[in-house]
Amino acid sequence: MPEFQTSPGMRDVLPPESARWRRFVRTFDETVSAAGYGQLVPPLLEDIGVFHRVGEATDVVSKEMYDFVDKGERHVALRPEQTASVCRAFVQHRPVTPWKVWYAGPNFRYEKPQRGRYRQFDQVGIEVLGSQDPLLDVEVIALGWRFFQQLGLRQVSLVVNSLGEPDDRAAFVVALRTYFEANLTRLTPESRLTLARNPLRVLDSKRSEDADVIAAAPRIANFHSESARRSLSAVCAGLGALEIPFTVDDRLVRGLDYYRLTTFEFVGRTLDSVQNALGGGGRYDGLVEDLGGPATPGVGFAIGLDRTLLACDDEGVFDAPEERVDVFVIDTTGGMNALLLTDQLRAQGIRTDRAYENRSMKSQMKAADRSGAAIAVIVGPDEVATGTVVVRPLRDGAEQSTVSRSELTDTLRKALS
RNA sequence: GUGGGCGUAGCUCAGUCGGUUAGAGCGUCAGGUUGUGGCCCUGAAGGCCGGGGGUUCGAGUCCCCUCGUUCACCCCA
Repeated sequence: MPEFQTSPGMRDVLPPESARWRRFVRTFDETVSAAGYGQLVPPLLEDIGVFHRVGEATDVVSKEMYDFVDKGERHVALRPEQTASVCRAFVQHRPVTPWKVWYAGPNFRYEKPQRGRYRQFDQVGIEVLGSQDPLLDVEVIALGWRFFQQLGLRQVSLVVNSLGEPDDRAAFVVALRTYFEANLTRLTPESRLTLARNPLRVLDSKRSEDADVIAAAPRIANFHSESARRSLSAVCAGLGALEIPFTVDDRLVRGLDYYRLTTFEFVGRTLDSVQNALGGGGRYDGLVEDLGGPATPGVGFAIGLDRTLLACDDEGVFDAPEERVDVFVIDTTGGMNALLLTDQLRAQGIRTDRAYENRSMKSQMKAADRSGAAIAVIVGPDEVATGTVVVRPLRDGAEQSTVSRSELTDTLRKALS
């Protein structure tokens, strides 16, 4: 074991997997940019108060934050998610609404790592601030759905719910607490602890022993005010019009406290683990106000990169792209010719690599083969003497040829097309 | 934070009942061919057996601690 390794829950992403990550973000960029979303790049670090507004009762904030006091005595934290940063940025810069942004990057939560869960994990997401149109909720959900389609995923389910207006939600929580407390003995010890912190979250228990109690629990739908009902049915109608399949599950409870009205989750059906949520989001109409801004509605989602890629693995889609050069330069005269030729070809937009340390031709040919290049360009003493190079195809049976240096670029262009 | 599994070469793994110098395949490098890759053959480099302590004449092997990793719980993407 080396003396230094990555910290627990942190890891290096090496090629070719890193190329897949880049393609993932690029695909997301293309999907949402085409819908009028601009990229926001918030800092990794924020005043810890920004995240406290996310919900003191959540584990994410209460025990999983990477926080510390910096040299200027500021209490800061690595972001555990990015929605709060987006809202903070909105309050700070006051852009015109609706403000449609997307983001991609790492978040940090101090948890025990396991499959599909790391302490540093990447998400992509979008947020829209300044509109409470339920058809915007539909647009947001649809963009997530279209993104999964772009990746090639088919085994994804969309689950939708509404947590109601704040008053609805509060009344529901009270009813829920009353109900569960009356049935305490039928709850697992774990769920009893959850109940004390946040009764809503008990609905999210995946323990089979809790299933019966939960099935008979009060339903949020019965607490929906007229406006909440109208909003949910507009969302359902919109999704139906777009022919996006979904189910309404009134036990869907999201992990963060700021949600109200529409919530939704994308679930990977191939992931048999409990951790099968690929992404999710919802409406958070009070968050901007909580952060000191004007009352501003908001809606958005975040998608976890790791789990989504695991789902892609399961379905055999969205493989890591092969990264290869077009041309590999072999120089047996010391390396200066390779230096000049690679620089010249790269300037012409031809992807070019070479070998170093003046190794044997055999060794350099092996490196050329490994590089995946379609063509080797060979320079030895004879070529230097005549001002030529050898162009040797590596992938098909074509004959090699000798060309003058001035014709090299054209010859390669023709051969590569 | 809690519990279980696993830590031997760059990677995947053997290693018998505790026994002397720790192995294989793949990969890397070199040679077989002093100007030509893949296939084949030959050779080489590469190990604090995760770390520390203990038991023993003797520990990769047994015991304890620790670190890492993995799976599950909790929670979440």
